[in-house]
Amino acid sequence: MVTLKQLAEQLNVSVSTVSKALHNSEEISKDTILRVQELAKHLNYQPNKMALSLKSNRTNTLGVIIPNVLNHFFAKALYAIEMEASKQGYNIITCVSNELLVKEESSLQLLSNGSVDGFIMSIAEETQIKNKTEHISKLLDKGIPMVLFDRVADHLECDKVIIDDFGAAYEATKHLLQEGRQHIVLISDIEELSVGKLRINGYLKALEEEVNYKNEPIVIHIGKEADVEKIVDNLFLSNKKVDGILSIDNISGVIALHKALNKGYKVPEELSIIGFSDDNVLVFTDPKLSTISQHTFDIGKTSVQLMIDRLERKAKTDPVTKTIRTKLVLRGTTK
Amino acid sequence: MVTLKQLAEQLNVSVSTVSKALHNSEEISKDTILRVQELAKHLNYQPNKMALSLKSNRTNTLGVIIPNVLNHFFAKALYAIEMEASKQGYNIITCVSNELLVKEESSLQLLSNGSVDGFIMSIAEETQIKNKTEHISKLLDKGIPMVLFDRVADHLECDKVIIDDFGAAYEATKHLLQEGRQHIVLISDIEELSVGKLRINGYLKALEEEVNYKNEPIVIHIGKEADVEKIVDNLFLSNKKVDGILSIDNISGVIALHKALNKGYKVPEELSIIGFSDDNVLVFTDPKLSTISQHTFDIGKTSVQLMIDRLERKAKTDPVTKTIRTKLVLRGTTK
DNA sequence: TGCTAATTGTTTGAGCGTCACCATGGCTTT
DNA sequence: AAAGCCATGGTGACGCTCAAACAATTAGCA
Repeated sequence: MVTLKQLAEQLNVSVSTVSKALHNSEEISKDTILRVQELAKHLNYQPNKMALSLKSNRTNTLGVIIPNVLNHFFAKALYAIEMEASKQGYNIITCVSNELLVKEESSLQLLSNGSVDGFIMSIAEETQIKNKTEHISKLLDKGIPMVLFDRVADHLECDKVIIDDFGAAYEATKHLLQEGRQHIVLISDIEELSVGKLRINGYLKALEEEVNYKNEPIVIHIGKEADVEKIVDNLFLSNKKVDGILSIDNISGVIALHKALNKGYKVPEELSIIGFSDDNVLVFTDPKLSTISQHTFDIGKTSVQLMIDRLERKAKTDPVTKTIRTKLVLRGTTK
Repeated sequence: MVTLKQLAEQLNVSVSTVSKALHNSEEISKDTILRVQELAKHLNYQPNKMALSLKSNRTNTLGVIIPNVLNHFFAKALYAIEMEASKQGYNIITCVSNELLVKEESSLQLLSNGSVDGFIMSIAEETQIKNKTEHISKLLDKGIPMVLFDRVADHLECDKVIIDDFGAAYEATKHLLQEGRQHIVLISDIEELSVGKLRINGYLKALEEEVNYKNEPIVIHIGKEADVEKIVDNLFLSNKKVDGILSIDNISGVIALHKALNKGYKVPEELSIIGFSDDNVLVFTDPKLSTISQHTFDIGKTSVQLMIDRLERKAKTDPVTKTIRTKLVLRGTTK
């Protein structure tokens, strides 16, 4: 790596002259500026990032901690975050908590030594279940900026980007009710998560409000280790009348659709299905799955924006919570 | 952030004493060591990463550049890379080239200012098509370590992690031939990539070798903008006799399976399908897709290992190319 | 013409946080 | 008193920036 010192030696001027020349300082003669810049370009000089960061106490790097890259939602969020950050001149250091509290703690710990200017994260499942957030509040106390997205913790005082999980599930359930469905089942493998709980409540609320709905709500929990396909199979066996399915996670809607078709259900005539899946699963289903679109891209982008706003504003401001609009996209699996 | 200086002031000793005490230096009395370490722990002292990096000229950070996180193969590779790197005490800075040459160039450029110790990357599609690799060889010339995985460029002198694309496609085609298939079609949306070309050659070679195979090879190219489903539909319309499909990309195998079932083909009795898909698509198909498993996790892990080997070995050694074994996993779509 | 004052262009030096290296000063040992 | 050992302190360097100091020229004025 070429340094200012080396440039200075070659040009027989001092280091600070070179530094100023590269910044087009008024103090330096045009002639010198030219000579310096020429040599710098010729040797492909790049200011050393570490020295800059040490001096300025800014890294222009964001720590991004997501629970699981293999989950398409988080992959897409990561993509959006990277895009937006890079557009704004920031790099991202990515950590995957793997849904584990310890990994989340260690990632935060390791990066909070000046490696990053702030964190964008979505909370790990274990963290949410155990409801341990001291590792996060400790950083907030230290004044390290943080944006939580999707999976948040209400009591933490920091910026947040969420969707209206309750409202989205409520709206989807309402739609199924409007279709005249009388046996609407909710399937979930995320009931332990903040977002899962909200979505379930939205579903329950919608059913509750519908005076003509005669049956009890049915919520099917899919454990982590469980055989999803078997559970879905059982659903159709034990509950032949099911005529509406709301899947609140990424993939169970697709599985339910496949199984239903396999069992001979006519979709959407006899059975409607709505998923929270992202568009990416669409190529895998026929008819196309109706979904609640989460605008994942916006979630990522907004998270970065909130973070950079906070970093580049000098004055401290109160935490902001942004709610990204969802959209019920009706395709082939609803009437 | 707490600094050595602050500790020193509080303890009324010099900065260097604190530094030594924290490193358990022999020179420092046990008593002092104890006092220093206690306060350090109490104040949660962490050595400033930037200062350390500036001094040591090492960042313990790897730059990872992948073409597309939404592609499950790369998401999984990223996951593996992050896991292994983190286990070895390295962080990763992630950039997504979005298959674009300019983005790839700028990411490399931006991070080669001392931000990372080396790069792990897979080459963007545009880069492979245009066959421009000066931006990469420039870094290699500077001595910046680089590991290429999956999509590589033969003439670049650096470590590489690949699979035997030719052999894998060859083996899969051989299997279809052994089943007695006579109309084996290859579907691909990656014919422009190094790996795509190799896989196509493997397929061609296998057919060529089979004296009893009467028909011409058929390679179906799916353009980027094209409607995959329509193309697959057309395949079945224009070529009703097709009895074997080898999909060499991530998803076309799944689509072909769905379409075939839809058209009434009996799978695997009348038609066998083998994909390069990852396990993740399995939940989306019934019968389960037979696949060539790429051991993506190993690919990522090996890449990190090669990188760290190189970084932590003082002596320069010749570039290494590791070939990760693939495995033909026969499931429900083959006899 | 001779002096100070202003202008210009450049260098010096400090400091960001850390650590390797060398120096110092007090104390014991012979 | 010389030699040796301890525990600690000081310095400089990594690469960069920036305020302040400095030198050299030019302008201003009696």
